[in-house]
Amino acid sequence: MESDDTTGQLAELFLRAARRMRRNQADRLAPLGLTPAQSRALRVIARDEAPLRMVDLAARLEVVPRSVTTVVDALEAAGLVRRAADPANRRSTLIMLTPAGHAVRARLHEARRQAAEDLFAPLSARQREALRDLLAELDSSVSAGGL
Amino acid sequence: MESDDTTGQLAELFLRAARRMRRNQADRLAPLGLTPAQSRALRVIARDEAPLRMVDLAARLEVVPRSVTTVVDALEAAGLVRRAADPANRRSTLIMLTPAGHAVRARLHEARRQAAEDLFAPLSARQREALRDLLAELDSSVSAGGL
DNA sequence: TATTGTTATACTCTATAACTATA
DNA sequence: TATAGTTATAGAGTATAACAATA
Repeated sequence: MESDDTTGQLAELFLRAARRMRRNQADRLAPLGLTPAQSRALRVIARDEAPLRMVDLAARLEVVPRSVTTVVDALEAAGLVRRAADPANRRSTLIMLTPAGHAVRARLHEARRQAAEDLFAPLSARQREALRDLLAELDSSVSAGGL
Repeated sequence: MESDDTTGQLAELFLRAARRMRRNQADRLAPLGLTPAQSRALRVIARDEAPLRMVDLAARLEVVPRSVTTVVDALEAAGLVRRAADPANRRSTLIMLTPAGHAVRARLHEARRQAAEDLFAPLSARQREALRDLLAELDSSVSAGGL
């Protein structure tokens, strides 16, 4: 039925909102000299205690390993991460945050939080929590579901 | 407070879900020979009764006019739209769907609907409606709010 | 042979700047 | 001068293919 295509409406609304948030986020990251992809990679690197290999980082970013090379090159050139040979396996490269990388971490999170804040401002605190809960359920289902 | 950063969680969950949906959508559109941006433009063109000018299309897509040129070039090359001079103002170009453009329209919508269907499958019908309602409220607020 | 990372290359999406034609 | 569209160019994000080093 056309008039009750909840899923089709979701597609449109969801993608449009995401587009706005990505733009806002990019604008907020620009002053820090970082692109969204670089920021995302840095957040993933920072999340883990143990240093990640390039392949692991690619897997977490849901991206092909070659694509990570470019991003890490930029982060390394910016002095935010460094590459180190894995002593246990000489094929592998370990990525680690530098002190400068640690220092920008909080600002990256804040930039993204602010972008979300702007987007979701029209919703009440309760509505935001409802939205978060729905997305969290979705995310856990996907993670559990193998994809 | 760190442990109750609803907005920060929203940022992460929202962007991750959107990324998955965009990928899924791109995969479903590829067999039709269309990219997501081309598909989106064609849907906007198809939505209106009166033919759109390039500037209008750019405004609806929230994109700079120059970016529309490339997209319309591709759609025209694919035989899905055609450009026609505006008799009322010779500076303007009007974009119209061809019969072939009309013919693929339903398949574009279906590709996107399927992408959303895949993403939101873990949610119940009621949850999807709740999600849609939240996003719809967000969207109407933004539209009303001037941005 | 399989895995890890890289060089080389290409495509999509979008942007800014400068130019043309028209108003 | 202001508007509509374009040519020229660039940068971000990501992909495939081929290759070297290592396992």
